[in-house]
Amino acid sequence: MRIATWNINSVRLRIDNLVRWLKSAEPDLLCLQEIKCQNEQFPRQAIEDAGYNCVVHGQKSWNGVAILSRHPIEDTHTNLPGSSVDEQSRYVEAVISTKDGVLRVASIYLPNGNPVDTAKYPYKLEWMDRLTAHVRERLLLEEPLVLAGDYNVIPAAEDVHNPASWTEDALFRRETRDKFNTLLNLGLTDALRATTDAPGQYSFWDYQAGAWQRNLGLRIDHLLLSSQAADRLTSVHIDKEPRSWDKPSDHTPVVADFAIEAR
DNA sequence: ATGACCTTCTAGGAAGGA
Repeated sequence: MRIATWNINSVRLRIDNLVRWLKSAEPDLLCLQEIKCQNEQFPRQAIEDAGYNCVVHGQKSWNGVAILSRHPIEDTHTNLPGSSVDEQSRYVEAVISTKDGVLRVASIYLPNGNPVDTAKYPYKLEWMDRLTAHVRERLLLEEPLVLAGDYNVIPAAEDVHNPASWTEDALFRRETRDKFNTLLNLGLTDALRATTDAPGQYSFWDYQAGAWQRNLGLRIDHLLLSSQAADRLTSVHIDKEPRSWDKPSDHTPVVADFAIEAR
């Protein structure tokens, strides 16, 4: 079972890149973020023609998440529980059947939070609290659970080219990393860090200032695993190739393989 | 180098991103 996450930065603009990558990488499941369209605008036909079912949770103009699956999607769930309904589409969950029971996958687009002196930062922190509360409940199910997405969190200094200049940024602030660690401490495994401690494993490079050419990147796209998923993890890699294509997203896919067979 | 991008919505820039 191959599960990937990719912030596509407009699925309509990049549908050709997306189909090209699906055909070459052959993921069983792909979690997309920043689809930047409403459900009815989603390029469903091109994706179904490539052999994928989809669950889409979009909105006008911004944000939006989706999950593509080669296998039947049994159940879906959108939004996080919380005090108020979230107007921003940032969370969708899907369940598929495997030979050993269900597999649950979420596509997550965690708020950026910048600038930190605006309401955007407390919104990010509150959203992280709601995610943690929801995941705490999901873990009681004792299922293989893969929480894949753009977390907008740089977990550690080795995940950014120049950490000193990021200490006050919403992606790397102490408070942000503390909340990310609280989530991890529920018992989740950061898939990439389960396989390597190498620095510079970036998943995002800004469009500006030749960041890609100079390899000035960030690691902010993560797959966090329940113990039942982590036990079956066989390999993880960041596929940098789509970042080199024409008209790329500023993010590139992170891919994890599991010893789990679809039914 | 006080430089440098990209997308949506909509018709010119504003807003959002990271």
